[in-house]
Amino acid sequence: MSLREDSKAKRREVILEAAKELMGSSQERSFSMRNLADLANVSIATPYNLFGSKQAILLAVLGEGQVRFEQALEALDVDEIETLFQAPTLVAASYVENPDYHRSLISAVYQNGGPDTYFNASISPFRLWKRLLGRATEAGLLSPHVDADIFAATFGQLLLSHIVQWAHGLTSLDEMEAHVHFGTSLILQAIATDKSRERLLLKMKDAEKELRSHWSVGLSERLQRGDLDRETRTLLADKLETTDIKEAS
Amino acid sequence: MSLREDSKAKRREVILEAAKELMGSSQERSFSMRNLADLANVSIATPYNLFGSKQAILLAVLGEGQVRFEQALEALDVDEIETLFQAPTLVAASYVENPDYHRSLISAVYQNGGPDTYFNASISPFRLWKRLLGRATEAGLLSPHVDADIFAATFGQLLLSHIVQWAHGLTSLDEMEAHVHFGTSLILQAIATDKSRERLLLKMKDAEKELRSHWSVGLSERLQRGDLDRETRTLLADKLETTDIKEAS
DNA sequence: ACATTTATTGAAACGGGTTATAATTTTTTT
DNA sequence: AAAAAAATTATAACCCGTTTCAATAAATGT
Repeated sequence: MSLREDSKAKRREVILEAAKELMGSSQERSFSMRNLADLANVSIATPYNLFGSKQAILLAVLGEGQVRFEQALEALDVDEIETLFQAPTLVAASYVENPDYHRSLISAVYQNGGPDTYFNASISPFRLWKRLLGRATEAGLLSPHVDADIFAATFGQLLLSHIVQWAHGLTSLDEMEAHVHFGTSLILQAIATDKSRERLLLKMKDAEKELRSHWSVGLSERLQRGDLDRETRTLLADKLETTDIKEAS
Repeated sequence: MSLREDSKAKRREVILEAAKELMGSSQERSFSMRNLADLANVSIATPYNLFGSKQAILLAVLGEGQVRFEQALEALDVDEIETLFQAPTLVAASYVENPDYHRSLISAVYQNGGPDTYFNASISPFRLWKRLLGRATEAGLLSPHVDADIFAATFGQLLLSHIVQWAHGLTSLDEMEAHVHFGTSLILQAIATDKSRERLLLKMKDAEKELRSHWSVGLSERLQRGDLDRETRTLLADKLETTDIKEAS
């Protein structure tokens, strides 16, 4: 490796480190390109030379996490179906340590990201899902009568969309996990075999119970926060009415 | 209604009209707050006084479309299951007339939107899904052994996430529709009755066929656009390899 | 060593969302 | 009709991501 590329790689790393630090301490200094350049002791132009854009930097940070996530998921000592259900659990577990960091990371990626940002973030895990689903099929836990690519894409989309929803502040990590579990058990039931059908039904019931316990709580919290307009409050009240809990009769 | 509130409402409408016009002709003038103020013949400060932010304006425009969508969906003369499948079809049909307009609308809402933006956009249709799913259950087409609220939320999330994906430029409207159909048929199969099981399986197969026809096409288009980095191209090549079409042996 | 290519720097600028402020207009109150 | 309250205006400013550009530094080739 030439000296030139070497120093470039070093600079890249310095910038990524600064980016992570800047996202971690989310309060004091905002994660702006100027702050990033300051913290990394480089000119504002350098990050653009080395990465091209802010989203590219965020995507690089996100990518590191994805690699760790995939390794952790593959290292699990559980059966093929359980591995699929562990995906959101692992995500939640890794986010819970430093929620602000991950929230601002994902949020920024999906706020500043163009088409390719979204694309990059969804294509990378795709191969993982396909592999895991393939193994579950080989193990006789899933029926092969469905297109593997398309099913894997559906699964990935399910997980991703709920992660984004969490990052946007709509759900807690527990809810995110339960939502993905619920959705996963639903779609897997469509291709379940006799060996797995009952388990999946149980998984669904568990997720349902968990979600039900969060349901009215999350809504009334929002109602009380008061930063919503009148129209939204009306909608929310309606939504609450449909739940088991009736606070005022 | 006082004269003051009346003129405020009038101004609000003028601004919304200008916003729609500005989004329609997406080329010449960009949809900036300054352009919007110019076109509406108001000061730059006025939209902020009346709406608070750009996202609020976009959300208001989006809301009008949602109302029209819900009315159109309710007016359909098809059975309860088919109504659910018509949802993405109606969305696609209404977007196809003016894709740029809707794309920039949705894209902007979900790029500039904070928590409440996302929240507002997803809670409004919720009641509709719950109602439609309830009717399908009453008609004996779906089994009632699942929590209605949670299932409705899952369905809404499915549709929304694929619409956002389209708005971000990842899928065509046809693909969006097929993706939602595929996902819908999957999750409905989990609560299907004897009256609906076969239909849903057919729906799934149709969607699968449609998606399969788009699969490699969309990917190779992206490969040839060339605005992707090397890493992404490698991922894409891998993804292509798994499909039926092998261009170079 | 010298010349050439390449990367980094600093600074200014662009368009964008948003906010603040003071002046002005409009509506309501009396 | 005059006084008080409220909304709109014009304007400047702030921070943001990004680009541009000449100047400078560093690494490479010969």
